[in-house]
Amino acid sequence: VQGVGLRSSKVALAQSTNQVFDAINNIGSASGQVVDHRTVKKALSSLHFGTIRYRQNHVIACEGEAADYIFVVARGVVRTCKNFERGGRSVVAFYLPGDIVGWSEQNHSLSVEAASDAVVRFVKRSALTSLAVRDSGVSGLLLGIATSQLRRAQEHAVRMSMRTKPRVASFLIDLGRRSGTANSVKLLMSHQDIADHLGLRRETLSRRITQLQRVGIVSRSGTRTLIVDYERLLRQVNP
Amino acid sequence: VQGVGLRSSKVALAQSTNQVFDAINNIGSASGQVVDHRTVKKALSSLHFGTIRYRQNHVIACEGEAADYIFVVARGVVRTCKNFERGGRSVVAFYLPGDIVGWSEQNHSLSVEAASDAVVRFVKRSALTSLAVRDSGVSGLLLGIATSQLRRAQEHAVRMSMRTKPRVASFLIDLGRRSGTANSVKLLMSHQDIADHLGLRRETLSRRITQLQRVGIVSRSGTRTLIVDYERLLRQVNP
DNA sequence: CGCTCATTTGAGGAACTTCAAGGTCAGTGG
DNA sequence: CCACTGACCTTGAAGTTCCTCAAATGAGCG
Repeated sequence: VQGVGLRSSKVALAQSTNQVFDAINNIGSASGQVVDHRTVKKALSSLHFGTIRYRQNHVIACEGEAADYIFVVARGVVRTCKNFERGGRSVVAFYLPGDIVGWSEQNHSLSVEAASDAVVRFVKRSALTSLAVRDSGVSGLLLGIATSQLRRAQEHAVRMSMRTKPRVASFLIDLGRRSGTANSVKLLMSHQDIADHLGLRRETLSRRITQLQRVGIVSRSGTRTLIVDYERLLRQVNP
Repeated sequence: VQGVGLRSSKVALAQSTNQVFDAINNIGSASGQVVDHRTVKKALSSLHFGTIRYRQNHVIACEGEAADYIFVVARGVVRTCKNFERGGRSVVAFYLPGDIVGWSEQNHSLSVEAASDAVVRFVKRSALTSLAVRDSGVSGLLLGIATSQLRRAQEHAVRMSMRTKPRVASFLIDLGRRSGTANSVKLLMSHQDIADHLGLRRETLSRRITQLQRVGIVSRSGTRTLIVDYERLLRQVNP
């Protein structure tokens, strides 16, 4: 199994600190919290970072195990999953580069897995929490992350109450926005992962995309990349 | 319209402070944050509280308006909703006495409404955020709330990917747990609200409850109260 | 090429919704 | 006390959506 034997280096430290800070910057201000950039940056640089590369479908953290670390996605896509006894699976969320995974659970209620080949940096939770007690900037930053992810989870809950057509459309729009490419959406994860995320069968997902293609709202550009008519796609969500 | 003309009193202040503190206590510690009770209690007591009574279905805060206040449910049930153009509606979450509503959005992305007759206390957001910057205990407390609600939202997302039978069962279990009554669940909100929360029609909800009744997993005790066989109900969730 | 894995397509059945009535309960006024 | 009303819940029958199962096609790789 990959991911055993955590390394940490000066280089990784510096890069990670910047990345975490940058990633969190928007989020932090979105929460309405005032965040002192310098303070937070300085505080974070005192944390120990490590970096691990994972291959697709490898497990980063198991459901049920103590969550001693939180993760920052550096490259690729990470998913959190709930696995059922009878073989089913629900993908709760996807995390793109810059996103923070695993804050919300002090012992993981979900497994954390690589949805594609991925590079993940990690921070010791205890270091972060003790830092947060002393520094309200760090604390506000964590609050910003949690708030942002809460909003995302609520939006997803709304999405899940839609019919499959608007459900898929809404997902594509969201993925495009998060990737920063509204007009061409690259599916960074397998259909199976997306289907499990949207609570439908991969056949149904495929059919809905094909359907969008037939009416000209999306067209294919190579494997796993869709050129989308953003306006018309948006209209599929609120028909 | 009710809810205009905010009152605040010494009595309400004292009660609210205790209630908020008590409500938050578990949550705060669940986040892994160390929370200094005395500090937080003292900090909260410096906030201005007000209390309003709402009748069922009245709007507490509109979708889109600035969220200058956050709310603490004192009595009854509060719901957050997303309303669609074409008349549809999605109930994102229910909040019971002790729960905090409206932290996550600095301008409400959801409308906040009374799902039953309800009493709501409110806190000025700006007071809370400025307090949080100075006091990491308050900050950790808010983080605890956000974390707890994030977990709840994620659980609900998982629930929404289930079939209707386990979906309803899971909801009943959750409601029972939150009410502190595992073996008798009182439906504190209308079937319509529950159906909109679970993304199904009220007819389907009714049929699923009837179905549970026929096999003896639940039985009715007066209007809106169900006596449940907790173990068997749990088995419906992971069949 | 030959292999494997991911995606697509079709046909049939189950699950859920829709439409249309009927039933229950609390409050209200005769 | 009883009938009346309005809000809410329940039930049945028909229609649609989505799933299941089975098989074909396409993409990546040694």
